[in-house]
Amino acid sequence: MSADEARRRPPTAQQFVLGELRRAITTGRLRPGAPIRQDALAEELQVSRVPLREALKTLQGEGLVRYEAHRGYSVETLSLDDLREVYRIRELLEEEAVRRAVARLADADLDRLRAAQDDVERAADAGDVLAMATANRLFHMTLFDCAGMPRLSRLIRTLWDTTDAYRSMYYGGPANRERVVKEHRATLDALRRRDADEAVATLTVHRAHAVAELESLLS
Amino acid sequence: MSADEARRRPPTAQQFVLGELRRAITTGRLRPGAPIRQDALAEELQVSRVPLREALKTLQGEGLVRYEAHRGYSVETLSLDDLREVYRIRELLEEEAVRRAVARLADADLDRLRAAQDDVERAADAGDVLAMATANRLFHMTLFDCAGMPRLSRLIRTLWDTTDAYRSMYYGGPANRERVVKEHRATLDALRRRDADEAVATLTVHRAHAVAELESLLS
DNA sequence: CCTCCGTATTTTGGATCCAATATTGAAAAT
DNA sequence: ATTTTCAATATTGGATCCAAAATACGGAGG
Repeated sequence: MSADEARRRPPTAQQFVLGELRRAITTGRLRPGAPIRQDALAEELQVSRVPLREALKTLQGEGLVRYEAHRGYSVETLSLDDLREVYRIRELLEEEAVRRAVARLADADLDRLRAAQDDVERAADAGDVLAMATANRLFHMTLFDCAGMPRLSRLIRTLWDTTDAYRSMYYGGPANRERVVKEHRATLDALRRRDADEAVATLTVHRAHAVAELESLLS
Repeated sequence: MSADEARRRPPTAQQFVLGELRRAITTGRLRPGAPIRQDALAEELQVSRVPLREALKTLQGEGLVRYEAHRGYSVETLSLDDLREVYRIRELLEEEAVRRAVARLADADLDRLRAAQDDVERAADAGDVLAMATANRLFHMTLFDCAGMPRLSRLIRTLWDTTDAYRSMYYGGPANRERVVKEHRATLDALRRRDADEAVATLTVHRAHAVAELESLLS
Protein backbone atom coordinates (compact mmCIF):
# COMPACT_ATOMS: atom_id res chain seq x y z
CA MET A 1 0.00 0.00 0.00
CA SER A 2 1.49 3.32 -1.03
CA ALA A 3 -0.12 5.15 1.87
CA ASP A 4 1.71 2.90 4.31
CA GLU A 5 5.02 3.43 2.63
CA ALA A 6 4.52 7.17 2.76
CA ARG A 7 3.82 7.07 6.48
CA ARG A 8 6.62 4.65 7.30
CA ARG A 9 9.16 7.09 5.87
CA PRO A 10 10.49 9.50 8.50
CA PRO A 11 8.95 12.87 7.73
CA THR A 12 11.21 15.61 6.45
CA ALA A 13 11.89 18.55 8.72
CA GLN A 14 9.77 20.64 6.43
CA GLN A 15 6.74 18.37 6.81
CA PHE A 16 7.21 18.32 10.55
CA VAL A 17 7.39 22.11 10.70
CA LEU A 18 4.36 22.42 8.46
CA GLY A 19 2.30 20.29 10.80
CA GLU A 20 3.49 22.12 13.90
CA LEU A 21 2.75 25.52 12.38
CA ARG A 22 -0.69 24.47 11.26
CA ARG A 23 -1.50 23.26 14.74
CA ALA A 24 -0.09 26.38 16.34
CA ILE A 25 -2.17 28.62 14.10
CA THR A 26 -5.43 26.69 14.11
CA THR A 27 -5.36 26.18 17.84
CA GLY A 28 -4.63 29.83 18.38
CA ARG A 29 -1.20 29.39 19.97
CA LEU A 30 -0.02 31.78 17.29
CA ARG A 31 -2.52 34.59 17.37
CA PRO A 32 -3.92 36.17 14.19
CA GLY A 33 -1.78 39.16 13.27
CA ALA A 34 1.23 37.99 15.23
CA PRO A 35 4.51 38.39 13.34
CA ILE A 36 6.47 35.19 12.79
CA ARG A 37 10.13 35.52 13.79
CA GLN A 38 12.01 32.93 11.83
CA ASP A 39 15.03 32.70 14.11
CA ALA A 40 13.01 32.16 17.25
CA LEU A 41 10.63 29.66 15.67
CA ALA A 42 13.44 27.74 14.01
CA GLU A 43 15.24 27.37 17.31
CA GLU A 44 12.07 26.38 19.11
CA LEU A 45 11.40 23.66 16.55
CA GLN A 46 15.06 22.65 16.38
CA VAL A 47 15.43 23.14 12.65
CA SER A 48 17.18 25.68 10.48
CA ARG A 49 15.36 28.52 8.80
CA VAL A 50 15.37 26.87 5.37
CA PRO A 51 12.66 24.23 5.93
CA LEU A 52 10.78 26.73 8.06
CA ARG A 53 10.67 29.21 5.21
CA GLU A 54 9.46 26.61 2.76
CA ALA A 55 6.72 25.56 5.14
CA LEU A 56 5.70 29.20 5.49
CA LYS A 57 5.49 29.52 1.72
CA THR A 58 3.11 26.59 1.68
CA LEU A 59 0.99 28.18 4.38
CA GLN A 60 1.03 31.44 2.49
CA GLY A 61 -0.44 29.63 -0.51
CA GLU A 62 -3.15 28.25 1.75
CA GLY A 63 -3.93 31.70 3.09
CA LEU A 64 -2.96 30.91 6.67
CA VAL A 65 -0.12 33.41 6.78
CA ARG A 66 0.52 36.72 5.11
CA TYR A 67 3.83 37.65 3.56
CA GLU A 68 5.44 40.95 2.67
CA ALA A 69 8.87 41.14 1.08
CA HIS A 70 11.63 42.10 3.52
CA ARG A 71 9.11 42.28 6.34
CA GLY A 72 8.43 38.63 6.77
CA TYR A 73 5.44 36.49 7.62
CA SER A 74 2.59 37.02 10.02
CA VAL A 75 -0.48 35.02 10.92
CA GLU A 76 -3.35 36.00 8.65
CA THR A 77 -6.16 37.91 10.29
CA LEU A 78 -9.67 37.49 9.03
CA SER A 79 -12.11 40.35 9.18
CA LEU A 80 -15.80 39.59 9.47
CA ASP A 81 -16.10 40.29 5.75
CA ASP A 82 -13.28 37.88 4.99
CA LEU A 83 -14.95 35.24 7.08
CA ARG A 84 -18.25 35.70 5.30
CA GLU A 85 -16.47 35.49 1.97
CA VAL A 86 -14.77 32.23 2.86
CA TYR A 87 -18.03 30.70 3.99
CA ARG A 88 -19.79 31.85 0.83
CA ILE A 89 -17.13 30.23 -1.34
CA ARG A 90 -17.35 27.09 0.75
CA GLU A 91 -21.09 27.06 0.16
CA LEU A 92 -20.61 27.13 -3.60
CA LEU A 93 -17.97 24.42 -3.65
CA GLU A 94 -19.48 22.16 -1.03
CA GLU A 95 -22.87 22.11 -2.71
CA GLU A 96 -21.21 20.81 -5.85
CA ALA A 97 -19.23 18.26 -3.86
CA VAL A 98 -22.31 16.97 -2.05
CA ARG A 99 -24.37 16.63 -5.21
CA ARG A 100 -21.64 14.68 -6.94
CA ALA A 101 -21.07 12.60 -3.83
CA VAL A 102 -24.73 11.64 -3.55
CA ALA A 103 -24.72 10.56 -7.17
CA ARG A 104 -21.84 8.17 -6.51
CA LEU A 105 -22.47 7.20 -2.91
CA ALA A 106 -21.75 3.54 -2.14
CA ASP A 107 -22.80 1.65 0.98
CA ALA A 108 -19.18 1.50 2.09
CA ASP A 109 -19.11 5.32 1.99
CA LEU A 110 -22.15 5.47 4.23
CA ASP A 111 -20.45 3.12 6.68
CA ARG A 112 -17.42 5.38 6.82
CA LEU A 113 -19.63 8.41 7.36
CA ARG A 114 -21.48 6.61 10.13
CA ALA A 115 -18.17 5.79 11.80
CA ALA A 116 -17.05 9.40 11.52
CA GLN A 117 -20.34 10.56 13.01
CA ASP A 118 -19.84 8.17 15.95
CA ASP A 119 -16.51 9.87 16.63
CA VAL A 120 -18.21 13.26 16.51
CA GLU A 121 -20.81 12.15 19.04
CA ARG A 122 -18.22 10.68 21.36
CA ALA A 123 -16.22 13.91 21.28
CA ALA A 124 -19.35 15.98 21.86
CA ASP A 125 -20.32 13.86 24.87
CA ALA A 126 -16.81 14.15 26.28
CA GLY A 127 -16.86 17.91 25.70
CA ASP A 128 -13.49 17.63 24.00
CA VAL A 129 -13.30 20.71 21.75
CA LEU A 130 -10.19 19.66 19.85
CA ALA A 131 -11.43 16.12 19.19
CA MET A 132 -14.74 17.63 18.14
CA ALA A 133 -13.07 19.81 15.53
CA THR A 134 -11.02 16.89 14.21
CA ALA A 135 -13.94 14.49 14.04
CA ASN A 136 -16.25 17.04 12.50
CA ARG A 137 -13.73 17.78 9.84
CA LEU A 138 -13.25 14.13 9.09
CA PHE A 139 -16.99 13.67 8.70
CA HIS A 140 -17.31 16.45 6.17
CA MET A 141 -14.16 15.63 4.24
CA THR A 142 -15.18 11.99 3.99
CA LEU A 143 -18.36 13.16 2.36
CA PHE A 144 -16.69 15.65 0.04
CA ASP A 145 -14.08 13.14 -1.06
CA CYS A 146 -16.85 10.87 -2.27
CA ALA A 147 -17.43 13.35 -5.10
CA GLY A 148 -14.30 12.00 -6.75
CA MET A 149 -13.04 15.51 -7.52
CA PRO A 150 -9.63 15.73 -5.87
CA ARG A 151 -9.02 19.37 -6.77
CA LEU A 152 -12.37 20.38 -5.39
CA SER A 153 -11.62 18.48 -2.18
CA ARG A 154 -8.30 20.21 -1.86
CA LEU A 155 -9.81 23.66 -2.30
CA ILE A 156 -12.46 22.98 0.31
CA ARG A 157 -9.84 21.66 2.72
CA THR A 158 -7.80 24.82 2.28
CA LEU A 159 -10.82 26.99 2.97
CA TRP A 160 -11.50 25.04 6.15
CA ASP A 161 -7.92 25.54 7.23
CA THR A 162 -8.13 29.30 6.96
CA THR A 163 -11.03 29.44 9.38
CA ASP A 164 -9.95 26.71 11.78
CA ALA A 165 -8.79 29.20 14.38
CA TYR A 166 -12.24 30.72 14.47
CA ARG A 167 -14.16 27.46 14.30
CA SER A 168 -12.56 26.33 17.54
CA MET A 169 -14.38 29.17 19.26
CA TYR A 170 -17.65 27.83 17.96
CA TYR A 171 -17.17 24.41 19.48
CA GLY A 172 -16.49 26.02 22.81
CA GLY A 173 -20.23 26.21 23.52
CA PRO A 174 -21.88 22.93 24.60
CA ALA A 175 -25.13 23.98 22.92
CA ASN A 176 -23.27 24.36 19.63
CA ARG A 177 -21.78 20.92 19.97
CA GLU A 178 -25.21 19.39 20.55
CA ARG A 179 -26.52 21.25 17.56
CA VAL A 180 -23.75 19.97 15.32
CA VAL A 181 -24.52 16.40 16.30
CA LYS A 182 -28.18 16.83 15.42
CA GLU A 183 -27.43 18.50 12.12
CA HIS A 184 -25.02 15.76 11.14
CA ARG A 185 -27.67 13.17 11.84
CA ALA A 186 -30.06 14.99 9.53
CA THR A 187 -27.40 15.12 6.83
CA LEU A 188 -26.61 11.44 7.21
CA ASP A 189 -30.28 10.62 6.97
CA ALA A 190 -30.66 12.57 3.76
CA LEU A 191 -27.60 10.85 2.35
CA ARG A 192 -29.02 7.41 3.14
CA ARG A 193 -32.11 8.34 1.14
CA ARG A 194 -29.86 9.72 -1.64
CA ASP A 195 -31.73 13.00 -1.27
CA ALA A 196 -29.18 15.51 -2.58
CA ASP A 197 -31.37 18.59 -2.15
CA GLU A 198 -32.05 17.76 1.47
CA ALA A 199 -28.41 17.00 2.19
CA VAL A 200 -27.33 20.30 0.67
CA ALA A 201 -30.02 22.11 2.63
CA THR A 202 -28.97 20.68 5.98
CA LEU A 203 -25.36 21.60 5.36
CA THR A 204 -26.31 25.11 4.31
CA VAL A 205 -28.16 25.57 7.58
CA HIS A 206 -25.18 24.07 9.39
CA ARG A 207 -22.84 26.68 7.91
CA ALA A 208 -25.27 29.56 8.28
CA HIS A 209 -25.58 28.90 11.96
CA ALA A 210 -21.82 28.74 12.38
CA VAL A 211 -21.43 32.06 10.58
CA ALA A 212 -24.13 33.74 12.63
CA GLU A 213 -22.55 32.50 15.83
CA LEU A 214 -19.11 33.68 14.79
CA GLU A 215 -20.48 37.08 13.81
CA SER A 216 -21.83 37.63 17.28
CA LEU A 217 -18.63 36.32 18.85
CA LEU A 218 -16.44 38.64 16.82
CA SER A 219 -18.42 41.85 16.87
CA MET B 1 1.20 55.68 -3.74
CA SER B 2 1.96 52.27 -2.34
CA ALA B 3 1.68 50.59 -5.71
CA ASP B 4 4.40 52.83 -7.07
CA GLU B 5 6.67 52.18 -4.14
CA ALA B 6 6.21 48.45 -4.61
CA ARG B 7 7.24 48.67 -8.26
CA ARG B 8 10.16 50.99 -7.64
CA ARG B 9 11.70 48.44 -5.29
CA PRO B 10 14.00 46.02 -7.08
CA PRO B 11 12.28 42.65 -7.12
CA THR B 12 13.73 39.91 -4.97
CA ALA B 13 15.39 36.99 -6.72
CA GLN B 14 12.51 34.87 -5.59
CA GLN B 15 9.92 37.10 -7.29
CA PHE B 16 12.00 37.14 -10.43
CA VAL B 17 12.29 33.36 -10.48
CA LEU B 18 8.58 33.00 -9.81
CA GLY B 19 7.75 35.12 -12.84
CA GLU B 20 10.20 33.29 -15.08
CA LEU B 21 8.92 29.89 -14.03
CA ARG B 22 5.32 30.87 -14.55
CA ARG B 23 6.13 32.09 -18.05
CA ALA B 24 8.15 28.99 -18.84
CA ILE B 25 5.31 26.71 -17.75
CA THR B 26 2.37 28.58 -19.22
CA THR B 27 4.10 29.10 -22.55
CA GLY B 28 5.04 25.45 -22.68
CA ARG B 29 8.81 25.94 -22.58
CA LEU B 30 8.70 23.57 -19.63
CA ARG B 31 6.53 20.72 -20.82
CA PRO B 32 3.92 19.12 -18.56
CA GLY B 33 5.46 16.17 -16.78
CA ALA B 34 9.02 17.40 -17.21
CA PRO B 35 11.13 17.04 -14.06
CA ILE B 36 12.61 20.26 -12.71
CA ARG B 37 16.33 19.99 -11.99
CA GLN B 38 17.08 22.61 -9.39
CA ASP B 39 20.81 22.93 -10.07
CA ALA B 40 20.38 23.43 -13.79
CA LEU B 41 17.50 25.87 -13.44
CA ALA B 42 19.24 27.84 -10.73
CA GLU B 43 22.32 28.25 -12.86
CA GLU B 44 20.28 29.19 -15.90
CA LEU B 45 18.49 31.89 -13.92
CA GLN B 46 21.68 32.95 -12.14
CA VAL B 47 20.36 32.47 -8.63
CA SER B 48 21.00 29.95 -5.90
CA ARG B 49 18.67 27.08 -5.21
CA VAL B 50 17.12 28.72 -2.14
CA PRO B 51 14.92 31.32 -3.85
CA LEU B 52 14.20 28.80 -6.60
CA ARG B 53 12.88 26.29 -4.08
CA GLU B 54 10.67 28.88 -2.42
CA ALA B 55 9.26 29.89 -5.79
CA LEU B 56 8.56 26.23 -6.54
CA LYS B 57 6.70 25.89 -3.24
CA THR B 58 4.50 28.79 -4.28
CA LEU B 59 3.83 27.18 -7.64
CA GLN B 60 3.07 23.92 -5.91
CA GLY B 61 0.39 25.69 -3.90
CA GLU B 62 -1.04 27.02 -7.12
CA GLY B 63 -1.09 23.57 -8.66
CA LEU B 64 1.35 24.38 -11.43
CA VAL B 65 3.98 21.93 -10.26
CA ARG B 66 3.85 18.63 -8.46
CA TYR B 67 6.14 17.75 -5.59
CA GLU B 68 7.24 14.48 -4.08
CA ALA B 69 9.59 14.32 -1.12
CA HIS B 70 13.16 13.42 -2.05
CA ARG B 71 12.17 13.20 -5.70
CA GLY B 72 11.71 16.85 -6.44
CA TYR B 73 9.37 18.95 -8.53
CA SER B 74 7.90 18.36 -11.96
CA VAL B 75 5.52 20.33 -14.13
CA GLU B 76 1.97 19.29 -13.35
CA THR B 77 0.20 17.33 -16.04
CA LEU B 78 -3.53 17.65 -16.41
CA SER B 79 -5.58 14.73 -17.62
CA LEU B 80 -8.79 15.43 -19.48
CA ASP B 81 -10.68 14.69 -16.29
CA ASP B 82 -8.54 17.15 -14.37
CA LEU B 83 -9.17 19.77 -17.00
CA ARG B 84 -12.91 19.24 -16.85
CA GLU B 85 -12.78 19.45 -13.08
CA VAL B 86 -10.93 22.75 -13.15
CA TYR B 87 -13.40 24.22 -15.61
CA ARG B 88 -16.35 23.01 -13.53
CA ILE B 89 -14.95 24.67 -10.42
CA ARG B 90 -14.28 27.83 -12.41
CA GLU B 91 -17.90 27.78 -13.53
CA LEU B 92 -19.12 27.70 -9.95
CA LEU B 93 -16.84 30.45 -8.74
CA GLU B 94 -17.08 32.69 -11.76
CA GLU B 95 -20.87 32.67 -11.75
CA GLU B 96 -20.79 33.99 -8.22
CA ALA B 97 -18.19 36.59 -9.14
CA VAL B 98 -20.18 37.85 -12.13
CA ARG B 99 -23.42 38.12 -10.21
CA ARG B 100 -21.78 40.11 -7.45
CA ALA B 101 -19.94 42.21 -9.99
CA VAL B 102 -23.11 43.10 -11.86
CA ALA B 103 -24.73 44.16 -8.63
CA ARG B 104 -21.92 46.61 -7.94
CA LEU B 105 -20.89 47.57 -11.45
CA ALA B 106 -19.98 51.26 -11.85
CA ASP B 107 -19.57 53.15 -15.11
CA ALA B 108 -15.85 53.38 -14.51
CA ASP B 109 -15.74 49.58 -14.36
CA LEU B 110 -17.49 49.36 -17.72
CA ASP B 111 -14.92 51.75 -19.16
CA ARG B 112 -12.10 49.56 -17.94
CA LEU B 113 -13.78 46.50 -19.39
CA ARG B 114 -14.26 48.28 -22.69
CA ALA B 115 -10.56 49.18 -22.75
CA ALA B 116 -9.61 45.58 -21.97
CA GLN B 117 -11.86 44.36 -24.76
CA ASP B 118 -10.16 46.79 -27.17
CA ASP B 119 -6.87 45.14 -26.32
CA VAL B 120 -8.35 41.73 -26.95
CA GLU B 121 -9.60 42.80 -30.37
CA ARG B 122 -6.27 44.34 -31.31
CA ALA B 123 -4.45 41.15 -30.33
CA ALA B 124 -6.96 39.02 -32.24
CA ASP B 125 -6.53 41.15 -35.37
CA ALA B 126 -2.77 40.94 -35.08
CA GLY B 127 -2.98 37.18 -34.59
CA ASP B 128 -0.72 37.49 -31.55
CA VAL B 129 -1.48 34.42 -29.45
CA LEU B 130 0.45 35.51 -26.38
CA ALA B 131 -1.03 39.02 -26.36
CA MET B 132 -4.43 37.45 -26.85
CA ALA B 133 -4.04 35.27 -23.78
CA THR B 134 -2.85 38.22 -21.70
CA ALA B 135 -5.61 40.58 -22.84
CA ASN B 136 -8.32 37.97 -22.48
CA ARG B 137 -7.19 37.24 -18.97
CA LEU B 138 -7.19 40.93 -18.10
CA PHE B 139 -10.73 41.30 -19.41
CA HIS B 140 -12.06 38.49 -17.27
CA MET B 141 -10.11 39.38 -14.17
CA THR B 142 -11.20 42.99 -14.40
CA LEU B 143 -14.77 41.75 -14.34
CA PHE B 144 -14.25 39.28 -11.52
CA ASP B 145 -12.43 41.83 -9.39
CA CYS B 146 -15.51 44.04 -9.53
CA ALA B 147 -17.21 41.53 -7.25
CA GLY B 148 -15.17 42.94 -4.38
CA MET B 149 -14.32 39.46 -3.14
CA PRO B 150 -10.52 39.32 -3.09
CA ARG B 151 -10.30 35.69 -2.02
CA LEU B 152 -12.68 34.61 -4.73
CA SER B 153 -10.62 36.55 -7.27
CA ARG B 154 -7.47 34.88 -6.09
CA LEU B 155 -8.95 31.40 -6.35
CA ILE B 156 -10.18 32.03 -9.88
CA ARG B 157 -6.80 33.42 -10.87
CA THR B 158 -5.09 30.30 -9.56
CA LEU B 159 -7.44 28.08 -11.51
CA TRP B 160 -6.70 30.04 -14.67
CA ASP B 161 -3.00 29.63 -14.05
CA THR B 162 -3.22 25.86 -13.89
CA THR B 163 -4.74 25.67 -17.37
CA ASP B 164 -2.75 28.44 -19.03
CA ALA B 165 -0.51 25.98 -20.85
CA TYR B 166 -3.53 24.39 -22.45
CA ARG B 167 -5.39 27.62 -23.16
CA SER B 168 -2.55 28.80 -25.36
CA MET B 169 -3.38 25.92 -27.70
CA TYR B 170 -6.90 27.18 -27.95
CA TYR B 171 -5.89 30.63 -29.12
CA GLY B 172 -3.77 29.07 -31.81
CA GLY B 173 -6.79 28.79 -34.07
CA PRO B 174 -7.87 32.05 -35.79
CA ALA B 175 -11.50 30.91 -35.73
CA ASN B 176 -11.31 30.54 -31.96
CA ARG B 177 -9.87 34.03 -31.61
CA GLU B 178 -12.73 35.49 -33.64
CA ARG B 179 -15.18 33.57 -31.54
CA VAL B 180 -13.72 34.89 -28.32
CA VAL B 181 -14.04 38.45 -29.55
CA LYS B 182 -17.70 37.96 -30.37
CA GLU B 183 -18.47 36.28 -27.08
CA HIS B 184 -16.79 39.05 -25.14
CA ARG B 185 -18.92 41.60 -26.94
CA ALA B 186 -22.05 39.73 -25.94
CA THR B 187 -20.85 39.64 -22.34
CA LEU B 188 -20.04 43.32 -22.35
CA ASP B 189 -23.45 44.08 -23.78
CA ALA B 190 -25.18 42.10 -21.04
CA LEU B 191 -23.10 43.87 -18.43
CA ARG B 192 -24.08 47.28 -19.78
CA ARG B 193 -27.71 46.29 -19.34
CA ARG B 194 -26.91 44.92 -15.86
CA ASP B 195 -28.35 41.62 -16.99
CA ALA B 196 -26.61 39.16 -14.70
CA ASP B 197 -28.31 36.03 -16.03
CA GLU B 198 -27.35 36.87 -19.58
CA ALA B 199 -23.77 37.71 -18.64
CA VAL B 200 -23.41 34.43 -16.78
CA ALA B 201 -24.92 32.57 -19.72
CA THR B 202 -22.52 34.05 -22.26
CA LEU B 203 -19.54 33.19 -20.10
CA THR B 204 -20.79 29.65 -19.57
CA VAL B 205 -21.00 29.17 -23.31
CA HIS B 206 -17.56 30.74 -23.62
CA ARG B 207 -16.07 28.17 -21.26
CA ALA B 208 -18.01 25.24 -22.65
CA HIS B 209 -16.67 25.92 -26.10
CA ALA B 210 -13.12 26.15 -24.82
CA VAL B 211 -13.48 22.84 -23.00
CA ALA B 212 -14.97 21.12 -26.04
CA GLU B 213 -12.17 22.41 -28.21
CA LEU B 214 -9.52 21.29 -25.76
CA GLU B 215 -11.10 17.86 -25.47
CA SER B 216 -10.76 17.30 -29.18
CA LEU B 217 -7.24 18.70 -29.16
CA LEU B 218 -6.11 16.41 -26.35
CA SER B 219 -7.80 13.15 -27.29
C1' DC C 1 19.82 -13.53 -21.20
C1' DC C 2 17.69 -11.95 -17.15
C1' DT C 3 17.58 -10.84 -12.23
C1' DC C 4 19.49 -9.31 -8.11
C1' DC C 5 22.51 -6.82 -5.40
C1' DG C 6 25.96 -3.38 -4.12
C1' DT C 7 28.48 0.71 -5.31
C1' DA C 8 29.02 5.29 -7.69
C1' DT C 9 26.74 9.29 -9.06
C1' DT C 10 23.17 12.46 -9.15
C1' DT C 11 19.74 15.09 -6.87
C1' DT C 12 17.27 16.82 -3.17
C1' DG C 13 17.01 18.30 2.03
C1' DG C 14 19.02 21.07 5.53
C1' DA C 15 22.56 23.99 8.10
C1' DT C 16 25.44 27.79 8.31
C1' DC C 17 27.21 32.01 6.82
C1' DC C 18 27.06 36.58 4.69
C1' DA C 19 24.51 40.47 2.43
C1' DA C 20 20.65 43.54 2.00
C1' DT C 21 16.76 45.68 3.95
C1' DA C 22 13.90 47.28 7.59
C1' DT C 23 13.27 48.83 12.30
C1' DT C 24 14.61 51.15 16.43
C1' DG C 25 16.48 54.63 19.25
C1' DA C 26 19.01 58.60 20.31
C1' DA C 27 20.84 62.97 19.23
C1' DA C 28 20.37 67.37 16.87
C1' DA C 29 17.82 70.96 14.67
C1' DT C 30 13.63 73.62 14.33
C1' DA D 1 8.03 69.71 22.55
C1' DT D 2 8.19 67.96 17.83
C1' DT D 3 10.35 66.45 13.90
C1' DT D 4 14.37 64.88 11.28
C1' DT D 5 18.55 62.52 10.60
C1' DC D 6 21.59 59.03 11.14
C1' DA D 7 23.75 55.34 13.26
C1' DA D 8 23.04 50.77 15.73
C1' DT D 9 20.43 46.64 15.75
C1' DA D 10 17.34 43.15 14.40
C1' DT D 11 15.37 40.51 10.70
C1' DT D 12 14.84 38.78 6.30
C1' DG D 13 16.97 37.30 1.55
C1' DG D 14 20.37 34.60 -0.69
C1' DA D 15 24.74 31.77 -1.40
C1' DT D 16 27.49 28.07 -0.21
C1' DC D 17 28.47 23.89 1.93
C1' DC D 18 27.41 19.35 3.80
C1' DA D 19 24.18 15.31 4.65
C1' DA D 20 20.66 12.12 3.19
C1' DA D 21 18.08 9.96 -0.14
C1' DA D 22 17.15 8.30 -4.73
C1' DT D 23 18.71 6.96 -9.20
C1' DA D 24 21.94 4.87 -12.47
C1' DC D 25 25.30 1.72 -13.47
C1' DG D 26 27.87 -2.61 -13.54
C1' DG D 27 29.11 -6.98 -12.04
C1' DA D 28 27.98 -11.52 -9.93
C1' DG D 29 24.88 -15.23 -9.78
C1' DG D 30 21.10 -17.84 -11.56
